[in-house]
Amino acid sequence: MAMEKTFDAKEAEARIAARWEKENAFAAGANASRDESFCIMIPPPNVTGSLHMGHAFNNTLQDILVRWHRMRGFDTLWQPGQDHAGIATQMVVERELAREGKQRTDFTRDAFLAKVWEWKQHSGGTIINQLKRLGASCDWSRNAFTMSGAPNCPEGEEGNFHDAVIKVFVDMYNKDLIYRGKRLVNWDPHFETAISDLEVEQIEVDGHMWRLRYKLADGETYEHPTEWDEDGNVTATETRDYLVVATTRPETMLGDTGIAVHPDDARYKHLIGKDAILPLVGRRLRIVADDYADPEKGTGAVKMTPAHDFNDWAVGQRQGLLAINVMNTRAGMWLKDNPDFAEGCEAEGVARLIEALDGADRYEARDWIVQTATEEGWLDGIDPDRHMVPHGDRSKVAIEPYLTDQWFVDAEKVVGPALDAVRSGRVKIMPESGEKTYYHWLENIEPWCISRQLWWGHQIPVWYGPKIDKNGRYVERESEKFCAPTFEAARAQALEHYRSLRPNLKDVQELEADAAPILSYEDRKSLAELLGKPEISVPDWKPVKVAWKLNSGTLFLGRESDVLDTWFSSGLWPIGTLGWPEDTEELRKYFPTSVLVTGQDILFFWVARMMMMQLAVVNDIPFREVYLHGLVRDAKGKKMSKSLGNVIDPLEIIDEYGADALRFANAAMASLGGVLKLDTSRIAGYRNFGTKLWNATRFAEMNGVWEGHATRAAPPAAQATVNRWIIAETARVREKVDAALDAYRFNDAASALYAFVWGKVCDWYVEFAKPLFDGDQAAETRETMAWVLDQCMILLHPIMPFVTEELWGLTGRRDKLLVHADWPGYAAADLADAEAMREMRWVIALIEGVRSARAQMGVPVGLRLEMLQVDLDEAGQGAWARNAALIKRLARIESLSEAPEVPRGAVTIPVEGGTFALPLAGVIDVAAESARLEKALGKLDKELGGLRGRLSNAKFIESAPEDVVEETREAARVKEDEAAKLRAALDRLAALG
RNA sequence: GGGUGAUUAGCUCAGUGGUAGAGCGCUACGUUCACAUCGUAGAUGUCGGAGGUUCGAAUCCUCCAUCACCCA
Repeated sequence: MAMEKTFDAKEAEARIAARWEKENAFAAGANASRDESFCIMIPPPNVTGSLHMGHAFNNTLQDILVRWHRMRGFDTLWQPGQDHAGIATQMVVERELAREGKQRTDFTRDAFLAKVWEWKQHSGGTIINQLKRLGASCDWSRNAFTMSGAPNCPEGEEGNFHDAVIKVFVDMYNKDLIYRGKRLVNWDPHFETAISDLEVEQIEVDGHMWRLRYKLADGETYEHPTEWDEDGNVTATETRDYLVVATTRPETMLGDTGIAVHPDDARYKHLIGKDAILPLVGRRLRIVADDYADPEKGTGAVKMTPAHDFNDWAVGQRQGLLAINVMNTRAGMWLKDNPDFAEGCEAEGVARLIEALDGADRYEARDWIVQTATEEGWLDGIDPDRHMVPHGDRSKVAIEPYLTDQWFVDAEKVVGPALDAVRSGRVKIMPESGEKTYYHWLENIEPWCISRQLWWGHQIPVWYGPKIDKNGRYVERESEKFCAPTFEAARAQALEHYRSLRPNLKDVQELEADAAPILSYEDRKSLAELLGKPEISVPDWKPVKVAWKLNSGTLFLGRESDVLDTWFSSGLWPIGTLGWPEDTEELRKYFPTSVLVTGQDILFFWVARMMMMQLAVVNDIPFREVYLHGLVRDAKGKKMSKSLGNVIDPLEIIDEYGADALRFANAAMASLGGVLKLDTSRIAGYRNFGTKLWNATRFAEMNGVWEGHATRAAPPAAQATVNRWIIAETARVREKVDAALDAYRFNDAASALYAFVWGKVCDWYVEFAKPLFDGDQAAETRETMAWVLDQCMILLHPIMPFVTEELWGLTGRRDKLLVHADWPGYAAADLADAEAMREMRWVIALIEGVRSARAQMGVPVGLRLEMLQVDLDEAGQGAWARNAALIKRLARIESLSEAPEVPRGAVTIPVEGGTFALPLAGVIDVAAESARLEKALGKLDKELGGLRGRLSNAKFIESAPEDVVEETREAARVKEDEAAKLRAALDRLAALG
């Protein structure tokens, strides 16, 4: 059966992928022949996601490593899966509901979650199928999901990940590594949840800097500079009874609690500790000294709003300023029933603001405040200002730094082992610069906010009950927390706790999920009865929202409604996917995993957190090595983005060029720390490379190379120099590829293979073999070619799995699929053949010399020339004798005869150890030939100049290593020799003219 | 503002102390029996700038310039 002229990737890829799947080729442990294991955890893609170039790149590298290890007989597992992407998934489902005119809150939590699961089962597999198209050899039967096994999950989603997440939360809570507290978080007012730094994008917007005048309290004043001399000395001042502060967000002023100035700022030194008055409400703002205030910036006085700005929060913590939250969860103003806001303010001002702004959107409030400030004369001025504003990457609205109760991992407590693991070298991060970044971040770590106000996610396993103090008194605004993996366990804790206080508690039950109980006066009375304490009368009692309920002596505990950050669950990815907390065989075999391949952008969000969590939970590192890579960009180095319209869709690339071409391009880009610029012309080039291998194999087939061939590990015992040479070259490239992959230098592996397959096998070996197929050495040449092409397929398979698997199936007798073929172990030293190498180098140089001379002399390509052997040493004569057939064919030489000297009108071809000549009388152009020789000589002389310079330098001889000196001498000798021949040839030409 | 990295052929990039490479592009020629997704031959670089270390620097050090990314 004759092969087609090119590989039809479109047709073949699906067929080959189906074959791999049918044979379970990617199953954990498939093709294992040794004890060592190799395991990669896929960085779980978002379940709502689709394959983009970053995924394609990242997964190509993983697949190369995985296929390489599997072929080498490692017990290999590439664990696939997806994360549940809390906010993104909820958004997708809410969007679908919106099309039917419904919203999330029209459903109960459970009913909504059922809808999410329905969506996940129906549409959540997109990216998995796309990864399969890329050729990713994951063990798909083990596909994991960070929400698997969650309560009420549908059939087919029963995994254990939920158990693992809950167990870790409970363990960490019990070890005091997790707490609930009030801190500033990134708040998305659209989704009304905290979000992570990673979900925040900074967008530069045109805005304003509004300057506001805050009056100094108690008649204080200061001298404000108004004129300066040439040296910058103040020459005139004016007396001011107010400070000017600047802000890009005037609406937050209602939460101001202080003003910061630099401790060394002479203008304000005497004001430190004094107060200013907040306009509108008259709140006193303490003037504090803090380095944060930059005397050079603006007036050097900065208003402090600790509840609405991260920097101000930090200053507030240092200086003991109050944090007053003045916004609701939708970023509207929250003024009514806000005791913190009203505290210390004039009642009149508060009433006016409630009337004007309570519930108003932040931007309306901004306009009102600016307008009012203008009218009342405390607006000092407006400057245009372009600045960065954080935006939610999903919601696209401006993020609020927002003060709420959230759950935090006390990162400082778990950071130590994660730092040590890298410092001690137990975990290696590549490129090394990643380690610096890792240290820097971990050494300055902040508490990690792990709670999200969403429904889709792992609901925090904490139940709230009333807080009773030591004296048996009910504590307002606080709760008792019971953390346990199940309600039953939490109930037992609660029963024990409350019964120790009051034995007459009837029972503890769980409050229904969607209840929002209000603690009424009656409830309070029954609580008092339960506690056996006399009720204290509270005349202005207002109902309070609580998380629990009392009903006829039964206490109903409400469960925390927040869910855990998706990164909290994916932080457990390594152990969670291997079956932890059960002690599974997989866990013992594959953990710690071998290497994590991921983008450097999630070094903090994921890599560092996996380190911290695995070490905190199972006291072991999650992986031994981390390979970090950058963002895939377009050909110009621009970030790919929909708005720029420069997004390259990997699936379109696969359709057009085939998965192998995309994969090879990815490998070729993957230099350690390199920038990843993807250019389609390069992908096309690698598609051509696949075609090249295809056609070499096709050529072999046309010449009967595959007849009777079966896979063999060892090369044939060849006699012909050509065959011995290519075998030695093959061994060399095998070593290069292994060394490159071992060092994660994918680009080196790719370019070594490219240079070998195209530059050695196709350009030379196939050409050399042509004349041999008819001669005495035909049999060994066929055997050698079959072996060499097999090696090409094997060595290329990790990078280009489809075309190589197809070729493998089309040729010879195969016991196994190529995906399970044995990776060669021969070393360059075993198959080294210095003699063959030297001889073929000579042959190639001669052929190139003749070709070059012919081309430059304008000899017609088809014309076969006579060649003269003017002088030739013994090695050269042997080389000619052994390779005459192929030299004549490739250099288009009709015959060779000896001549005592280069005749008139002949072109000189110098080679190592001799000189050849092409008599071109009548054809030769003397001027052209001497130009050609001059040029060659010029180049040689330049090189010789450097070599001679070094050799005549005594210090070089003295200080340089011996082999370098020897190499230089040898190079000089060879070049001197060649230069001499060129000069002789030039002299003859001169004599001619 | 702080941190990290980059600057090498027209373009995209390799190159960790021995005198510069690849792919693409470009030019000329070519229907040679694997391949025009090809072949053969060819042109193209004071390796961002300035100093320093060294027998020797694209490579190590210092400063400067420009750019990118990360964190504020």
